Amino acid sequence: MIYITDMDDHTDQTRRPRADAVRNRERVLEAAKVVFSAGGPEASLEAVAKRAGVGIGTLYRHFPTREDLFEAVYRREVEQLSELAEQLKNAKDPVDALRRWLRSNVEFVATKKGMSAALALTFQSSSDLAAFSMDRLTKAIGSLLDRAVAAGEMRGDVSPEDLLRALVGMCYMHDQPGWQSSVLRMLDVFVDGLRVQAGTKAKSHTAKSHTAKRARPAVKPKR
Amino acid sequence: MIYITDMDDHTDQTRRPRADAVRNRERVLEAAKVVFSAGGPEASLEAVAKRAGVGIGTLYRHFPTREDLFEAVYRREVEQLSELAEQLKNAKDPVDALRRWLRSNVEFVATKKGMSAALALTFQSSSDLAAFSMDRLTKAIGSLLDRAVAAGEMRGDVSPEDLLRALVGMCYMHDQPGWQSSVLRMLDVFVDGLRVQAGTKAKSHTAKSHTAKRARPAVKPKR
DNA sequence: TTGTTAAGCGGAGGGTGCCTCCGTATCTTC
DNA sequence: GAAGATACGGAGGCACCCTCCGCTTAACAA
Repeated sequence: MIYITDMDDHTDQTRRPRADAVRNRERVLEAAKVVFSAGGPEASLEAVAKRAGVGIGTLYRHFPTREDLFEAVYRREVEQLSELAEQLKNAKDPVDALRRWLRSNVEFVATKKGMSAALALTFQSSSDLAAFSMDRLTKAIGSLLDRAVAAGEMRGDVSPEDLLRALVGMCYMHDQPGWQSSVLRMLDVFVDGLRVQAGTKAKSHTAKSHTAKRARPAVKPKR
Repeated sequence: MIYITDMDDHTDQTRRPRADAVRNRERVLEAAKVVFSAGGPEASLEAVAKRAGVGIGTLYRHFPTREDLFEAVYRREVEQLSELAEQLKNAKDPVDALRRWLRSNVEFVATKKGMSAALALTFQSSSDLAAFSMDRLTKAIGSLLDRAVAAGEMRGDVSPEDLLRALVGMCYMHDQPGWQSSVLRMLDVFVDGLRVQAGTKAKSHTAKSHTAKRARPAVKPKR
């Protein structure tokens, strides 16, 4: 699925990377995703190597530490999230776009639930990874947030970083079945809190309680 | 500090627990708190035993699994949080009381930062512990939330569980210095979202309390 | 006090997983 | 096809996990 784009850059002095090395690296990543998803972060690395069909030495050459392996797996996930935002950038209603990104995120996390503990650990020990994913996701969420703020729909005193962390935190704290709906509800509350609090604009998006409450005609969005 | 209250119940057939056993258990718990705080959940149990001045066998008799030990340590913390709510129950302004509990919580977490990964892991594998702490903390936060709702200050469609998870999630996602102020800001947003959205009552609590007019440029965590 | 006995103590030791090291195999290049 | 670079695999040393059991000590009775 994922290929190094500049695979032919071996012209400048460096050899082309060996085919078996590329293949093995890929195999290990794939195996790691499965094993960690099932067994959590404590899962044996030897099990990963076995499932990948490579020797333990090979695994360690590609990913010298357990954290390196987590990181590599995680980086892929982040890319996907980032692309998601790109698509939503063109939606009409900016508040709704933001809300939808947040919601899609929850879904995304749901499919990776087994890895949550692993990620929590990794995040804590690798500030590099934190920086990378913060950067990617912050930009994603930031572009959505900006539009809503520019449209006068949301307050401007909350940073994308903050919003992101709140989101991720909410997702990863749950284990019970049904956690998703709980998070979705919290997100709605949160988005409500983010809206500009002038009486005219303050309408809630939350399901039943405030459905048809659109109060007065909106004021002109001030820049 | 903590003594079994019914220590004299040995009248009914059972012996009184041995003094050295009680003492050792206490020592292990104390040592575990320190070791885990410093070294995370991966820390060696042998290190804990050593620090406690007991044999490894003794540690395992009291806490058969690593998770049991985490649990025991964690249960104490929860008790403290629970008591905190008790004290706040009598404050005048209910919204403010809730807000203050949330904030105190952040502070509390701050002092236990090293254990966060351990707790995340434990929480995920021990549904017993999850149930216990959920129960305790839910009641704590619930009593505060109820008052605010009853006073007509807050919407009633958010459960204490939800609120709790959002709080904890926010806290445990951070590692950077300065995370506290970020969480505090998010909490304010959140509480704003919780308020009833009628025009008269809905005014932001954050606007003035934070010097940031536009927080984003300021919050630039640079490696 | 002293004796009896249940309860608790500690650490040796077998097992598992982590990670390194290096002889061997395979790929790239010419 | 040959040479040289690169990667492979798994044996082995180490650290930690956890159990097991002979020894110690505290609680209770007389």
